[in-house]
Amino acid sequence: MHKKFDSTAIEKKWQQQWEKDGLYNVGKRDESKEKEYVLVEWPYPSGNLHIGHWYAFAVPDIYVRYRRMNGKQVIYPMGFDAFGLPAENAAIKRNINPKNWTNENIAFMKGQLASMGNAFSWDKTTNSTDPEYYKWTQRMFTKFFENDIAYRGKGIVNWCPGCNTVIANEQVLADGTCERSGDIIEKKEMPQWMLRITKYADRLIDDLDALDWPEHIKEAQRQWIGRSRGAEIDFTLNLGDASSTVNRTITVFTTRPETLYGATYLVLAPEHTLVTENKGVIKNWSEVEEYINVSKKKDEQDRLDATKEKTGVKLEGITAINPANNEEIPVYIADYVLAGYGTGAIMAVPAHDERDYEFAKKFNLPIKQVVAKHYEFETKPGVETIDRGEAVDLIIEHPTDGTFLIQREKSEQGDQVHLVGGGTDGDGHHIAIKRELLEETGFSNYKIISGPHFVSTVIGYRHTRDKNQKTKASYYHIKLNDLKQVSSEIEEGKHTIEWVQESDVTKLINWRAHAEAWEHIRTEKQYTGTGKLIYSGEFDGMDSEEAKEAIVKKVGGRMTSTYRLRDWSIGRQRYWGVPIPIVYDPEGKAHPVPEKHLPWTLPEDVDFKPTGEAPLAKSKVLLERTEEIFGKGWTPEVETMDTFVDSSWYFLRYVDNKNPNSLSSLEEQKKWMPIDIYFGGAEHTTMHLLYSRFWQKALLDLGLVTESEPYKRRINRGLILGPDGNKMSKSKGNVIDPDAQVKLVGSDTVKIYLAFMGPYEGANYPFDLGGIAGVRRFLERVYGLSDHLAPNEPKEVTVQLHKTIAKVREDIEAFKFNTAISAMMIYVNMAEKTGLTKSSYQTFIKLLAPFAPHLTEEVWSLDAKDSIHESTYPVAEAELLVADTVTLGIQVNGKLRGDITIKPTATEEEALAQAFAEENIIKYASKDSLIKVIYVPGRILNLVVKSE
RNA sequence: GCGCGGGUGGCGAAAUUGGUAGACGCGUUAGUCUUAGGAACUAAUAGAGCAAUCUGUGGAGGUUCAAGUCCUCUCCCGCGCACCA
Repeated sequence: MHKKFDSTAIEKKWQQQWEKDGLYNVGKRDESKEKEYVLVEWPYPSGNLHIGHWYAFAVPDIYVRYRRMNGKQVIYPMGFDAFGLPAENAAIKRNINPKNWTNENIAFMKGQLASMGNAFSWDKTTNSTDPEYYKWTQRMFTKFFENDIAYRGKGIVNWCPGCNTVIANEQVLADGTCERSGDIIEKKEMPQWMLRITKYADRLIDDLDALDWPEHIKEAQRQWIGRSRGAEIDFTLNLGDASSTVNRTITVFTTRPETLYGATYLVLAPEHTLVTENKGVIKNWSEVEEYINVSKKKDEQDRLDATKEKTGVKLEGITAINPANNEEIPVYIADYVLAGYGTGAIMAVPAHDERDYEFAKKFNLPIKQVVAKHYEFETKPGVETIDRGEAVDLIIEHPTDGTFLIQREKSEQGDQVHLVGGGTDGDGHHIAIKRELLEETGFSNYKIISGPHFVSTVIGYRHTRDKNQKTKASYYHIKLNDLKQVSSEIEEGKHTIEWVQESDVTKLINWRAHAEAWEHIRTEKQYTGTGKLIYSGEFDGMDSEEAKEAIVKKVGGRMTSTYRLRDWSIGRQRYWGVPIPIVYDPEGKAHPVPEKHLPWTLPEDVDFKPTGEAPLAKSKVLLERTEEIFGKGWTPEVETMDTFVDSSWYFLRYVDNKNPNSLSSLEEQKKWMPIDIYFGGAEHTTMHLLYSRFWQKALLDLGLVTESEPYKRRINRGLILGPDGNKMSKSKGNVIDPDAQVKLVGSDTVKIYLAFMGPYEGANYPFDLGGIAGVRRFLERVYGLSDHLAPNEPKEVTVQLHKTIAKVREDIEAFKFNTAISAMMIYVNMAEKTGLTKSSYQTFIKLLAPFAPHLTEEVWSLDAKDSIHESTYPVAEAELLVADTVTLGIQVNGKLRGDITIKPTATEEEALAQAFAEENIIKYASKDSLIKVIYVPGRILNLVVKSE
């Protein structure tokens, strides 16, 4: 019997040995090898490594070791993202300095990380709280300040009452709560340190295309940045007689400038500066002021609720001129227009926008349709023109009894609808059209419906104006048998329409577009699609896409883009972070702290209990230092930086972590960057991953980096859930402690188990205690295989080994560690039964080495002096992969009826002959009844026979 | 509402990309052995049926000799965005 597999002793022994040998230190770049930069997100040193850290670090380590054994020089660094609130809060609780707490945790976590046995490049480590690190964080900030990437902005910020600090937009969750504390975010107006990430919005979107990232992550970033292409259009304001000479303009942003003729009012965000600026002109100021105050008080969640009813107030005394048609239109303020997006003002086109429509309904504002859905009509010559001298929008005609015309007419009271002509059906009812269709087209409110059994005709129309501005209308009739059916065909653009009447066509709008024109008035819908312009002066008949630029040009607007993304607010009113290296002169002007005074260290004479005021404001040390260096009356900035700043460049420092002269030299970056694979969690998609891409681009513009994108490839892992399938949490009592598991079954087992649960990308998996025992059993059998060594082994076992090698290689490269492990289990099950040679055993051990580094090193060491991890990964022998025989499935009429063992190269005749030797096949098929034979060598033989 | 992913045994999941559905592991059942353990080993394990066989990859259609895989419609679940003009 072999000796017991004592994982604890083996793992400890090799971890110490590896550390002693510095086995995984990368040292200098070895140009004889290809480099590979594998990055995992550096952890926050919370003081306890959880199973998620294992999943994040130990599973990628399989890949790292695999690549090392394939001759790559792999850098796999690890460091600590150690600034931030948890340390500060813990320190407050214990009444100690966060620095001590953090350093103790780092020391403890280094021990825990060592127990993983990962091939970390510890010689390249960093720590964001190290002054030698944050000196460079500060240097980059001052560079950004000098280049107008960092600025002191004013505006509305997200205030987290739980964290007592401002947070960035990305750090507010969809439900309006703080991603860290869960508190509801409040809006506050205060000056803020910002980074101009919006300036990079286009590059952040456009450069995504070239990245080898999962499409859903790229899409999430695109959506987060939220680029909208549209136009800015200026409206002239009419501020009344008193100030008629000081007319001002207001700029709106719209993605649909082609609907300008349909803009029947303007809406400004309540916060819009123009409102207060024109206080004197606004006749109902008290009402307006009241509305502004109420909307200020509404919290974010309330305001985001799209389902609630629209509110707003008209600005009495102010009107605007629609630059397209010079119509005078009213101006409103309403909180459905956001101050922070676009220009904070919109032109409202109720006929073509849902929100504007709702608002218009509520405030009784005119709704003007200017875009109609368009269908191509085929015309026939020689059809007579009916001229009624008026515009007729829709005709509904009974096939036998006559025609109904429905006409829209402008009048003092607004648009009116008339029934112009008509006929009756056999029962004397007015119009014959299917009830469903009438409902569909919005005419159901007319009392013109007879029975539901009729079939009718639908007509297109056109109208033109003659020299005397009299409208000429022409009607087009379509004979249809089944309206319902045809109407859907029209929608798909398939239907050819037979004209029975025709005239000189200058504009053609189909019935359905006009049905919709009325529908939006009569029902609760409006048309938000594209089509042809109508009631738009010289642009009538123009395609809406084409009309965008044409109309913008006419009114002197500008095509532009606007973004959902906001500038990154990085100032934090907390203690444990990088001090913002800014000082203010006696006039209050901001100056960067010169490089020679960096690191601008974090003072320790501070009561850092959060009060909402920055703790550094109370530091005498900081103030004295400032005055000493810069002079009396100078004051320091007292805010610290968002910790996402620290993690925006850590990967650059890794590759040149001891450089005292540069954040990371271009030489070292050229050697190691970009990151070939970045493994991480989904939660960083629109935070860290976006920030660091921006940071990289900002540095690129300053000549400080070599790459425009830091991460070539991104792999997002899932979550490890508790055994009950829920997210692990102390309150649910379903937390798995990795240290305890390691003690019980060993680090190799925990690692393989995590890799075995499913593909690494994407999914979440529950931790199954039974499952991990199964993996331990597997490793024990591997260890015990030494009892099955034999001088010779059956060829099939050798073949299996090489198949396994090929499979494992393929799977590791696809991050499907689960099937790689499964393949190795199959091999072990087989070899255990048949026995194997020592050489095969050693090959297998190498194959397993990235997965079970300790166990394999132990087995290897019995015969070798060098580490197994410095050996070469097995390569499958191609000739062994070609099978002598295969099992071929035999189907009869597509149903499996048996299988035969045959050469993969067998001919169809050979396969058939052997198939018909099978009893079960003869039962279902005979040579006489064969109609067709499908033979895919090595795959399938399908016999198609006459059915009885 | 818009945009991405997904639905396969009791569970985690496989399936050579159109070719024998459920590999591997867990769990379960029966048995063997023992120093009675968080054992190990042997066998079975999609469902129904004594069986031959039939049915089965969310549902309904379709294409094909052949569909988990392709097409059309539909239901459900997860994630991101959402009064963004």
